[in-house]
Amino acid sequence: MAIKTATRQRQSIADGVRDQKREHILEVAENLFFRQGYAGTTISGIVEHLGVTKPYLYYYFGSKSDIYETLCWQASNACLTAMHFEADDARPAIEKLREGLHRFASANVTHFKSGTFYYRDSSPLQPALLKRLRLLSRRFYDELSETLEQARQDGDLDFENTRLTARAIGSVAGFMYTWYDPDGSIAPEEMADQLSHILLKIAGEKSNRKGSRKHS
Amino acid sequence: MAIKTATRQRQSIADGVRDQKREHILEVAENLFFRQGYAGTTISGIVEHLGVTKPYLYYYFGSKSDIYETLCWQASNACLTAMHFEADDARPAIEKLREGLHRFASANVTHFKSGTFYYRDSSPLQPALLKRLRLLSRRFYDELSETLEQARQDGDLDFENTRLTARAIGSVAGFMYTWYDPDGSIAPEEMADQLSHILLKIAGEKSNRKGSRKHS
DNA sequence: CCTACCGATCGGTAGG
DNA sequence: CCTACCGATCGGTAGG
Repeated sequence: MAIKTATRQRQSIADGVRDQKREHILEVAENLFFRQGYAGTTISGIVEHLGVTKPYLYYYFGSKSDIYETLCWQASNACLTAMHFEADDARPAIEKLREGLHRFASANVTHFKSGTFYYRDSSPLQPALLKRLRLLSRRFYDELSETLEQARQDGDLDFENTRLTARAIGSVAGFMYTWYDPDGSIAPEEMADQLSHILLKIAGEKSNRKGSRKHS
Repeated sequence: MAIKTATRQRQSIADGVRDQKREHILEVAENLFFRQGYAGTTISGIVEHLGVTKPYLYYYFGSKSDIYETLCWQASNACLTAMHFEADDARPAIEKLREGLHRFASANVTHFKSGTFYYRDSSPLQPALLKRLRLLSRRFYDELSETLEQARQDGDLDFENTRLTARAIGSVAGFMYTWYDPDGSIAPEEMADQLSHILLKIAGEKSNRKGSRKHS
């Protein structure tokens, strides 16, 4: 039992180091993929920025597309599960919408680089992953549309076309990468707050005068 | 004089044919760039789809990036000049906003493939063109922001953060390429109408009950 | 026999 | 406007 524990600890430490190395590679690759696109980014360029060699990289990842797919899946999964709620969640739709859209906004701010890979360039993704991503995306818009319609029936929202409204909400978050500067004056949390506020507005939120702190 | 006219006519016809060939190349290249990205699209792939050889293509265009830049500039220019009005245009801001946003929506639907190149992958664009595009984009958001604020002062709009509202409007149009299918059930004109309607909603348009034909 | 690498070079393909 | 190519560079892997 003591031996087993010691062995497990050694493995955990080794795995932890391995995970750290992987994380570092992913971090550098993410920046390059975001700035130069998939095909515009070379393995040589990635390892150059890391200060390591190519075999080092290939020890941690099977291929260039493996890195891209890992980043893409992590980010897309975080963003597109934001509108998911337990079946026994009995809160009013408008409350779930507020929480869900804030989670969605936060996830898009946090993963605002890799979160763009799926729609900016999906050609490196293998068919199986693409299928999972399409399912994930469809579910997100289905859950968002359903919550929107429930809240409208409750009289808390005002909009016409549900699918278009859902797409418009997804668009504002998805397009943020073209204008948001994470190193700029607006902190991530503040950005997520402002973003979720405008997403609720697209949904036609009524009587939003509870925390209406005016900005000049 | 007669010779000059005849010569000019011959030149015009030759130029017309040349333009047709160029247009055909641009059309095929646009589809491939849109689907596969810049670096993911090969010159061999383009000429294969065209049924011609590489030297044929290089007779009409100087380089791969030349084709990409031509498409990118045409589309971005069409979309980002939509909010421009003559200095002596004395109409109310809300009227200009309606017309401008409808032009913007239409341009984005028409150029919904090449219109994405600037923000999906700008790395192939040479610095001079990138500078012109950035200027074009800045002017668009400046003009949009100014019109938004004027209309708000007139009491026709309701929104808080001007720059964020302008960015949200641009986002919904710019992200349309991820969900709009031009060969689908929604015709381009109908799409432009629906799109401009939701853009006005983001601006917080009041008393929009003039042409309120309800859709079930 | 493992890990974490290195210098050198593989087969193919890019833009031109 | 085609056939036949080039200098270089790509992603990935060999032996040690």
